[in-house]
Amino acid sequence: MAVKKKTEARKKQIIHAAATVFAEKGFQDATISEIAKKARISEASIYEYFTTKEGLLFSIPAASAREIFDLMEFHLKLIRGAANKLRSIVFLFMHSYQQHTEFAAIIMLILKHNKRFLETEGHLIIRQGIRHINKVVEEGIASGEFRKDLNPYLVRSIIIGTIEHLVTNWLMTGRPENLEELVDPVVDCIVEGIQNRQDPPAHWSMQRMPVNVPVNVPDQGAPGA
Amino acid sequence: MAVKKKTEARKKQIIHAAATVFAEKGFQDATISEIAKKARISEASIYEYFTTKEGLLFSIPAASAREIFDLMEFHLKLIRGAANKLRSIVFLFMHSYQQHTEFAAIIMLILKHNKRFLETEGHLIIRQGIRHINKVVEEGIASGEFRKDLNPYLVRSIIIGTIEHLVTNWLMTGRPENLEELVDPVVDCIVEGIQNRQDPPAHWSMQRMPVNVPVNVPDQGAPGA
Amino acid sequence: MAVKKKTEARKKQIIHAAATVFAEKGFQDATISEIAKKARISEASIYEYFTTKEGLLFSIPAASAREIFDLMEFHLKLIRGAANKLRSIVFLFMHSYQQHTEFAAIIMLILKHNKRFLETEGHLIIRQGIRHINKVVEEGIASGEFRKDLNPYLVRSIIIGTIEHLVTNWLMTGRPENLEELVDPVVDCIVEGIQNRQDPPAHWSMQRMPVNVPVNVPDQGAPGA
Amino acid sequence: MAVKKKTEARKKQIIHAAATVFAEKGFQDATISEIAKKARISEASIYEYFTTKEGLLFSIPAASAREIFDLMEFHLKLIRGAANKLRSIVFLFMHSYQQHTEFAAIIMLILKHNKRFLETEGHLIIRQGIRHINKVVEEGIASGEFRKDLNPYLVRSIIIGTIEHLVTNWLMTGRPENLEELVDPVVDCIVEGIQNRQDPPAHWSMQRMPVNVPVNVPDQGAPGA
DNA sequence: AATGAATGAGCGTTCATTCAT
DNA sequence: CATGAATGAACGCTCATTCAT
Repeated sequence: MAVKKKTEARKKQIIHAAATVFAEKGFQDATISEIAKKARISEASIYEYFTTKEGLLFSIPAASAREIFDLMEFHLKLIRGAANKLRSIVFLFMHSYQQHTEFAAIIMLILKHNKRFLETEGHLIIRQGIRHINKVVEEGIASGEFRKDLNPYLVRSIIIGTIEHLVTNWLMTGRPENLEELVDPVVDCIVEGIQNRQDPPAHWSMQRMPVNVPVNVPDQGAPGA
Repeated sequence: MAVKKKTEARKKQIIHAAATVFAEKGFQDATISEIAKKARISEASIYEYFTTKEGLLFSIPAASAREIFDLMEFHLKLIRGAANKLRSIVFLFMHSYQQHTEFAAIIMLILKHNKRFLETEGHLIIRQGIRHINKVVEEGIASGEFRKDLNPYLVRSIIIGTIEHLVTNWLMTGRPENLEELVDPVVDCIVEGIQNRQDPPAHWSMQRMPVNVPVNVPDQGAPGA
Repeated sequence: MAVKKKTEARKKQIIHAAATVFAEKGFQDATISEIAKKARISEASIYEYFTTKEGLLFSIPAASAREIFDLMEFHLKLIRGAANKLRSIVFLFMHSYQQHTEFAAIIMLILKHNKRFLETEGHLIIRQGIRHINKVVEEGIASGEFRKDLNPYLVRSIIIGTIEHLVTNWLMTGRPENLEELVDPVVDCIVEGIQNRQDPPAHWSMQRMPVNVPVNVPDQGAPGA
Repeated sequence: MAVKKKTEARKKQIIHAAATVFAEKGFQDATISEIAKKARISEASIYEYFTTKEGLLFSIPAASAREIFDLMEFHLKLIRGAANKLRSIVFLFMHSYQQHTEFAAIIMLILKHNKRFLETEGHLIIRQGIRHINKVVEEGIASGEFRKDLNPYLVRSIIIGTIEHLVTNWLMTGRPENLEELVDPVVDCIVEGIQNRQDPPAHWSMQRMPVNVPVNVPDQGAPGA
């Protein structure tokens, strides 16, 4: 037990250092040497605990993700109403990413685009966490709170896509300073839509997009030339 | 002139080869050697036209982006109604990304996370293109088609975030096969919202999220234990 | 005593594992880690019994070599005639190498080319064993069975060289399957020579090689051009 | 042409340096760094001409081997009589190995035990060169100069084995100083055999070795205990 | 304009060996 | 006696980039 604890402590120590370095430099520009230095350990020792540099990277999100989603699960039990639950979920995402900046940077700027990460335990945890959104949407549809004709997968995509976009922008530009202030307007917008229900002008009736019909382009080269 | 044309042709030839290789391998795993081979040119010659590997990467999206946004601008003139314009924009994004897979992969999987790209001409073009969405939203608000209290920046974030998420997923997993079939449900959802207006149960009235109030966590370890 | 026995047992256990691994992988590609695993012991424990990886390697052949040469000595006492003894020696070498493949591989493919091995106890034992050949040759010369003008050292070199060559080939290519079937033809050849005594054509009288006379080469590049 | 010449010159320069270092240190202890330094070239440049360290090693013997065997072929045309030709072959081997010490060391101490070398052009050349011995033996058998019942493969093994043994010993111990002085006694011995034809004592008639009959060992553990 | 040739700079990974416990 | 844990010390190999021609 004591031995296992020590090993776990060492792993955490390395993961912490690695998270800092990866978040700051990205995967390629981070070096094992720098991670080792930051963890006050030898480079060789890192390889006692992780098989490769990429393996180390993949080990980083698991702990944070589990923590965040456990928290999410806990809160969802206390809340009534699908819309309220959605708001809570969006809040917790934004809140957590803001709190765990390194975690956010590693997920948004490094791991999200790595196909090998898809087959990782860390990704599994995240997938399971995201499934909460589907459940809540389905719950809202069942209860009549949400429209019957919704596709939960698409709603989830809108929510996750929006969150990821805002968090990525925040990581890249530093704006807005406080992510949490986006929660309410974003959730309002998604829940209520952007359409003005008071006064829908009839002649602007919605048109559907034709699928598989080629887009007519006036003259490809002209406008930019 | 003739000289300049030849230079431009050479550049296009290199950019085309680079786009293919970068899209397939990513930035780090792509090599100048492979790009040179694909462009049937020497490695050294690439440096006659581009200063660095990253400079070459940054040069790739400009042309495609300009083409896409020119097309978008052209179409928007023909359409009446902000919602219809939004639908058209989403359609054109999805359609274009699907048509220009390499462009999509380079934007979504490589450039989106590169801070230095932010100060690039390619990024400027993209930014300008995305501004169409803002304009349309503002137009919709002004005309009364959209709610008065909308934040155009957030609406844009929802739309762009959703598109990027769906396109990225498509690039990473190959699903869904046809991105265009997502356009209508996504736009419907964003325009009309997910809330069921027929029968809103009163006791589930929407709650707002408190900002800057720490989330109370009962016991960090408890839920998962 | 009991302690010493246990120590000896441990040593044998390690040597056995090491022999297997060294024979299979060669010296460089064998790792202490793999030897330790095969010996069901920790890596550190190996260093309780052997000072270095090379020291462990050098400890391997002693036991087998002693066994083989004891057997050889025993058999030689029972045989009369130098030629018969030589045949017996060659047989025992081939037989033993075939039986102890690992020993053969370690001697032929690893140790034979290691200068430091020359000053080792294992090499001493082998040298002593090989001396049997010298003795038998000298005995044959003294008894008149062999030609008076033989250089025992050279005869020994021919015999050992031939054996080593055949065994090495066998280890490298797997052919011939059975080394022992080479014994008779090889010994016959060495004892009786390759010359046909029935009908030696006079005009092909043997010429001796000039020593220290440069070889005249017509034109280095010519023959192959 | 001029370009190809330069490339070939560079290759030779690297091969020369590599030969020196490999011969002195062995394969594993030789470093690309040291070879590069000795060739007055950068480490990276070595990889412009050779794909791997082992590839470089394998490239070393080809040139020397071709040179030696071309010379051998040339000389063999001038000599009459199989025995004389054999003597010439043995002489040329010993002479060449003595002249090209590095070549000898690389062949005898490094390459001879590398299975991957078997599939190399260098090994092909050596195999072809060694085939001369077979031809000469077959020629001798056909002409009646050698015994009809000889197995050319075994005779070749005796000759090559003896040469390799003597050269290896010479490389390892430095003795004898002059390899060429071994040529005559060795060839005499192999051609004429070691048996004394004047006075063969009848009661020491040659015995054949039983094949596949287990060797009776008095008591395995006793002698060495 | 085009490129063959050359290289500087760097990094992940391995493993024999040590030593405190 | 046994070993878990830690690491020092290397090294092969890659590749973007430069420059003389």
